[in-house]
Amino acid sequence: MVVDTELSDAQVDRIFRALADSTRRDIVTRVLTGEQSVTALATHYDMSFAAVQKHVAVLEGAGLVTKHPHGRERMVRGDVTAIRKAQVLLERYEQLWRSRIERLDALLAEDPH
Amino acid sequence: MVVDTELSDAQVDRIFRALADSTRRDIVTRVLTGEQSVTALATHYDMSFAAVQKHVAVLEGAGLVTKHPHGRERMVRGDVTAIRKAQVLLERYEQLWRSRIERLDALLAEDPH
DNA sequence: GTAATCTACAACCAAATGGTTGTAGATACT
DNA sequence: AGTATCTACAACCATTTGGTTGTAGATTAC
Repeated sequence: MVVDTELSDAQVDRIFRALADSTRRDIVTRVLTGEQSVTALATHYDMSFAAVQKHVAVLEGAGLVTKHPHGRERMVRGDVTAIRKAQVLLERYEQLWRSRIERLDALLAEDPH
Repeated sequence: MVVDTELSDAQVDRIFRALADSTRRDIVTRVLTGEQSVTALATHYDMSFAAVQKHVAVLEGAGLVTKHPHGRERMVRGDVTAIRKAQVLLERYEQLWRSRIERLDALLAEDPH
């Protein structure tokens, strides 16, 4: 499966920033399993409804969730696309690290003292 | 290879937060390829040495880099461990998403209208 | 129609973030 | 010895973040 890796710095910032909060990560886990209204989500946390609303907005801005109107409710649904993009970035870092290790190994192999 | 997945919320917060800044991500890419002194890193960015120093400190707090004294310099080296931990988390989210899709597929299969 | 529920959004506040400058300690150079 | 370089760290400042309360609009329930 091909993943679009053309991401602006600002977009990547938003994705990682959104994931840098345990409440938001918990919301992501919940809505990836099944969509939930904002009020339903809010019952799980020891904070105001408005605070949860803001967390959902941050996740939405990062593309980690989408909102779908259903009557007076707004159903929040997890979207795995942004998560994939973050994964691609991390794999790229891992690859850089591997290439360094390989170069170090090569150096040690060609110049044993 | 086994990766320790026992991460405190605060630790995960720090990892993602550290990655939520393009300057810091750029520092990570540089030091994963080969270690560099803080001053050497600072030459690449349009900000004060102290600012770069702070960014390195954030990365260090997240476990993404380590510092090694070498004379009067502090060599900054990339550490892929924290990156792996972040990957494990993202893979977990992806798995949740897959299970939802499977359940949806099962529902559609058993109840065709 | 009225009341209850869900959401949106503004205004406000404390704390954290990302930058600055300045000062001082270690180490290296001549 | 004296100077230049690299780092650490404090103090300060503007902006963002993560929370609050309060008000108002839309939809549902009775």
